[in-house]
Amino acid sequence: MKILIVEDQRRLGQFLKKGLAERSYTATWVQTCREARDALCETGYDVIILDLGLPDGDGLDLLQEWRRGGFNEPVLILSARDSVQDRIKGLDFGADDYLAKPFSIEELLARVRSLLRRQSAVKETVLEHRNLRMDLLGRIVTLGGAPVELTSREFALLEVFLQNPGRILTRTLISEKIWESHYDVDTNLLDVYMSKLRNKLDLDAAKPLFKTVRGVGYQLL
Amino acid sequence: MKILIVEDQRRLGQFLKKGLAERSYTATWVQTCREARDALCETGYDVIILDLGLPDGDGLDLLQEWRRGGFNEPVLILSARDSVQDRIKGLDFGADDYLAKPFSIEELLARVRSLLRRQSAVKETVLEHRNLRMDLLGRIVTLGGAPVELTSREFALLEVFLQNPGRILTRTLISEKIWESHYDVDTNLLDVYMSKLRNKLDLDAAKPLFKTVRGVGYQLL
DNA sequence: CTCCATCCTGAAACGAAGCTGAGAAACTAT
DNA sequence: ATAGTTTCTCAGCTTCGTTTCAGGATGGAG
Repeated sequence: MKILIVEDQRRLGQFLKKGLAERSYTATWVQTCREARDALCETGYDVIILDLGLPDGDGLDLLQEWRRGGFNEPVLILSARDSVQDRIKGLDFGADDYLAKPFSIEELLARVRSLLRRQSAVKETVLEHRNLRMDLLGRIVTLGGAPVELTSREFALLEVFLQNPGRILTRTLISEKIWESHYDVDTNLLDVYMSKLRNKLDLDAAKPLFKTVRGVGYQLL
Repeated sequence: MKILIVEDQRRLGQFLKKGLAERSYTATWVQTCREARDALCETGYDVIILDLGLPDGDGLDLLQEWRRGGFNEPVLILSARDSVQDRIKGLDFGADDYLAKPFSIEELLARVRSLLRRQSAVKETVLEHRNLRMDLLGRIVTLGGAPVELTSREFALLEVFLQNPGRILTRTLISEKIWESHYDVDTNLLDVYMSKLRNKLDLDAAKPLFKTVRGVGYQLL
């Protein structure tokens, strides 16, 4: 998850970068319009956090320039200007959200998550669902806070589900992700690993995590 | 542009409806969770404006229910609860924006425009008809926002109808789509599955979904 | 109105799909 | 090598969707 922070205030910029880094986002921090333009030449940013009061130009102009150029990634405006008119203007210029200073880092993170959720096929490093938490970098899974030991196959399988919560995933789709292309149809490996996962994770029978969809596949509830 | 307003306060509800209507949005205003569920049976809403403090339940629960059912349209939360924690919770429950009361109608409109802009960019493989919604990718069917469980055959059958809404489909045409070519004429499988589908989907006898065309086939109304 | 073809629907039989424990094979680290 | 772990195979057992069937309901032709 790459995030670009455009913010001229030194303290705030560093604070944001640190806060985002702690949640394992990759944050780049720039201080001027000029630097922002350069940074956007590098592709792959998933969210832009944009301050309006910049030393060498107005953030809104920058935003408009991007939108006209077909740049589509979500932009969250961060501004001390908090009049209703300012907010309206920001959103109508193509911003996806508007947060007034001062703000809490927690709220900023929540809004970033909300924006990212909209983006399709985004990859996060920490996947969470219900009381399950999976840290892809640390390779750690916890269930209700308690660590659960998973083998690599089990881990891969669970990851597929956490990347697509609620979706009904077909058996072939899952198998292809885990066993590459050379998946043998005559085997019941997937059944076996589903059984293992359920034994380790699906402790509360009343609210099962995994649902079998007969003839199709499975669904993470 | 259809907008659903879920707001229990009479004054505010009317105010919103009027304000949106003036900008030529088609706004429907309901006052309870119950009504909201019913309203969502009608498909085609582009944005939901959701108040949290409702007389018969919490808006957040409603939101969660919808999201779990695969309901994907943007939801803007409107709430008097304005602590940072409330905002974070709302966004993490699947809201797309959070606006605290009191607010200006102009800002609300700006945020609605922002949500609509984002929405139109993403098209999914979703079939919709009346209060029915079928997500072919996620293999999820919802009726008025509530998920409906269908077996493979039932799903396939419903898909045939949703691909041809309003058309009268002959029995052989339907059967051939679902049971491939080797379909036995002497069987009444199609009748059986029509019955099953009706049991699961056709709950409102006043406005039936499926019409039997005697001697010919069926029609999705 | 009557009759007959057509359609509806509940129940039961059947069979495929899925679950799981046990153990063989493969891999890893000491 | 050896012990320990993980991956994979297999067989039996269970579960649930599909299909068949039969009796009842319905509607249109005459």
